[in-house]
Amino acid sequence: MTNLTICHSEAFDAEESSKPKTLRCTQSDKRDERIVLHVDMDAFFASVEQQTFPFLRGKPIGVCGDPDGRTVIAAASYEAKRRGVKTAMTIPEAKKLCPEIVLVSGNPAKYVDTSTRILAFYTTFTDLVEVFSIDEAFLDVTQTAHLFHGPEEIARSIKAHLKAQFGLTCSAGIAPNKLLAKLSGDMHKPDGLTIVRQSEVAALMESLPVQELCGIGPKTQEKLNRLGIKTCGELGRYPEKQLTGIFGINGTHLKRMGQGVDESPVLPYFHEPATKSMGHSFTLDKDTRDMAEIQRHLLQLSEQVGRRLRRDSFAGRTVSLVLRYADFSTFIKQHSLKSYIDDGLRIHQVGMKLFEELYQPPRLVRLLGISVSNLVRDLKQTTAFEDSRADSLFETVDMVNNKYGEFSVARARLQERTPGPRVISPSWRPGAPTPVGR
DNA sequence: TCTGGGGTCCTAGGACCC
DNA sequence: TCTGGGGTCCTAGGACCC
Repeated sequence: MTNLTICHSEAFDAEESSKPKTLRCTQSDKRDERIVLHVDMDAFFASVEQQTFPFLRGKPIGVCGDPDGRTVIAAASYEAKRRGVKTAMTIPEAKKLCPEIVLVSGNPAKYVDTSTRILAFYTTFTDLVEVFSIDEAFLDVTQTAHLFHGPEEIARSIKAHLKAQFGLTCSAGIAPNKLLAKLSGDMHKPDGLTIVRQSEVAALMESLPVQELCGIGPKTQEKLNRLGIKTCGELGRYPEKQLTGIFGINGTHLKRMGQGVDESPVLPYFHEPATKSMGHSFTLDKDTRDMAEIQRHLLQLSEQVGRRLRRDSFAGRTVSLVLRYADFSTFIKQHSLKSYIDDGLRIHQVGMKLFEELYQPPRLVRLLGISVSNLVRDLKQTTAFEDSRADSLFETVDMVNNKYGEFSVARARLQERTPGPRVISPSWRPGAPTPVGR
């Protein structure tokens, strides 16, 4: 059971004595005691594939990008995880640990569709559903838990529904805030349900290693360890002044995290902060210094970015170029324009200029990326938008490509474009268009 | 067959303006 | 007759998340 107490409020009854007696949740009256539910799908991409293809069930599988290209494990089934296969692992590494692993090329549209339907189900419990990634969400059920026999019952309903409807399992955490909900959800995987009550927080944090917290990565862990801080208990007691001296304004935040305090609200997906940038990057199948090939990749990336901007009525005025060399050293160069653009060809022009300024021949290029930031929405009618007589052409081309698939109509230079599906980024969010294959 | 892809936020230094 | 000082924008780089 949870610490959720259902009781009569005397004052409430006295005030509304003519109405039927109503059960009230004492917690919803206390502003600082929220009930946040975190749901994390177990091995999401891999589980979806195992559901679609029954012969994959019970087998160690790894979902990845184009197996012919340079790719990594995007998701491993629990059978593979038990052998040590992890997300972001290279294929040779995974095969070394688990020679019989079945590699499956990812199917983004399928994951987006499943995720969207799962999200829709979450909203039957509360409006306050925050999408954290394609397979994770926070639900603030402070005001609605009493309608469903408490948060634990909500979690059980979700688990039962996902199992029955999609054949998927998930891990859920219930806690007074997002930080702790995510932490508790991660504690028992797969198919777990963990509840952390406010009264248990101090004891839980006392011996918890700092790196278990979402937001403390390897670098921050190392810095904290050097200060003699290994556990959240130690972090929570550390003098704030010293933390801010080292981490800036983040120091205050870190101390509070150590104490298990997190006041950040669950932001429903329909109130998400506006998109700040849109971009694509691509690791070449083989390192190159062939300028024609580089130019073609940059054009393809620029066209993809332009199309996404237009699809969501965005335009941007800062173009960034990402260049990774064969030795993995990575450089970014950006340039801001006076006017806003959403045209792949213009993005490409700026990107090429940046590339020429940045590139040190004869180094071999491994990855190229293009992104556009400083975005605004619905700017077509204003003077700040770069005049483009090609607009009606774009509309037509976009329409055809929406109907018949990406690059059905494309510039002649892109006839040789790189084919093959790429696995979806887990950072996908609803509202964002489905990432497209290349 | 070493090391994907898509994002956000923060910092720090320099330019520029009033 | 040494060195003002804020605010904002721009760029590069780094950390973190999934």
